Amino acid sequence: MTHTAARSPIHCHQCSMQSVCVPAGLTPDKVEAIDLSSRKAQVFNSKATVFEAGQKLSSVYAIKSGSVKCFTLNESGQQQVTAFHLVGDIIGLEAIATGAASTYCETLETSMLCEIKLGSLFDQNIDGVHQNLIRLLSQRLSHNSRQYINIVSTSAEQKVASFLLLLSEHMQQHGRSPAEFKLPMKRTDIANYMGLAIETVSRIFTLFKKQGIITSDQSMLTILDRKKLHNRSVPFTTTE
Amino acid sequence: MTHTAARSPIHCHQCSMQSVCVPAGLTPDKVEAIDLSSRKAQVFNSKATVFEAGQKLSSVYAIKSGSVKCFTLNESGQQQVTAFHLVGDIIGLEAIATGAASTYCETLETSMLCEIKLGSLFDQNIDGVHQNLIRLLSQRLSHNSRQYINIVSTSAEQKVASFLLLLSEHMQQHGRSPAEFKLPMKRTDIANYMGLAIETVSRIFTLFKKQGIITSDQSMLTILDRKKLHNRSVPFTTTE
DNA sequence: AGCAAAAATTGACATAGATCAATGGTGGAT
DNA sequence: ATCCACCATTGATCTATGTCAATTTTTGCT
Repeated sequence: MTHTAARSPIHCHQCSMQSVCVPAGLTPDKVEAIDLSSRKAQVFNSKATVFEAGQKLSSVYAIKSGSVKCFTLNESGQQQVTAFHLVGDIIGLEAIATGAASTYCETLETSMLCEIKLGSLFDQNIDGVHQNLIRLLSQRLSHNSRQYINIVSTSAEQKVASFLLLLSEHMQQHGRSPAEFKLPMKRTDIANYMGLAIETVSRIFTLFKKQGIITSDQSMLTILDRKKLHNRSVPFTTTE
Repeated sequence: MTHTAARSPIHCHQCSMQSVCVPAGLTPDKVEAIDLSSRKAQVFNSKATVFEAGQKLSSVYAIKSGSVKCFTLNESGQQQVTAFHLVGDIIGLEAIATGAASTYCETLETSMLCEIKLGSLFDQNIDGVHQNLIRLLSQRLSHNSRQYINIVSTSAEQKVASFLLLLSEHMQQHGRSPAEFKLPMKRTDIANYMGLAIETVSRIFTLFKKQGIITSDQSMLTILDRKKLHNRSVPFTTTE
């Protein structure tokens, strides 16, 4: 039996990202106890499709590394980005209700995702998986609501500032540096996600650089002046 | 013992809105079996506060009649509307994770809400309550994502058209007329929710009236030409 | 490393929608 | 029924951001 990076089942207790699953109640040994095939780590190349809108889906995916974007397509094939998900996020939650994905989901870079099949987890409430899943979903609702506030009724500058701060917080919450991280998504995607023109996003990045708030080397972003960035963000979403 | 309209416990099997709770897995007799005090119907006057941001909350509320708006406040006391909820919706779902409400929630008109205490329902998975709650939450995520698309990256006209269509669909799904219903929220709230100026919203209503797409008598809205309205809405969110 | 394609930046201009201001309606309280 | 405060409408400007176009930078491939 040969193991490729993309295929070999990685045991949960060996997984460096246990913290991804544990909040979901997907405690490694319990998952293992139910069904050895219920979770599978997989490497996806950049721009790989994780799932498509309308596709039957009875799994969720934990992002162990990398990032994805979710989007819908209209008749003329234009994308509308609905979400970005980074390390530590669990994707596919919107599909639980219907059993079918409501968006396309594509990796933004080489990423490792762990597929978690819901079947047996859904039927029996092993070790509080249900409660944890409920909490996870509820958390996501809060998070989305906050994102919503970032988007609506604010200037382009506030949108971009809030977006960067939210990414930064996410990084911190997942043990990464909040001041320096990779922006895996293109300007186009950011612009699309926030309902702005790409040129506007670009100009705001330039502005923030001129003001000494951020710098960027390729896709690495450095937040130089968190306070200033915060001053330029949306007032409702303040955590700090 | 005296019973006031606002206080008298209404038994679930007498409730005309069973359909509100049943999708949440909150099957009347099962709820009853666990804890007689776990659900309580209450009448709220217009503009009454259901809960406040930050408030400890371990219940959800089913809207049996009426409507509410959820909003956050910034330092200077300005509102940002994050959601409207109508008959048949369940509110307070975002609070499950943290046990505290993340928004203010206020009735838009006289409304009857049924408080459902989660305590015992959360601990034991009676008759699939957990699974149903998970489905409900997942559904809400999908719905929000669709709302998001309505707001982002579209013209004011598309936003308003989509907003009206979504309300209309909701009414249909809850056995009301999709062509004629009450708009319980003020123009200001609609504008705030969608990130538009109130004047813009007003102008678009006027435009739609001139084009024979809608009429309105006070707060009653009539959709005269659904097809036209749909043509003016956001292409991504098409259900019809 | 070098080249081609994709992405980002920058500038000039156009416009949708915000803002300001005045007027007209509606509904709740007395 | 009347009044007053709130809400909606309409018109006249102004401005933030979109659009178009040209250039530079980055990225990925051979």
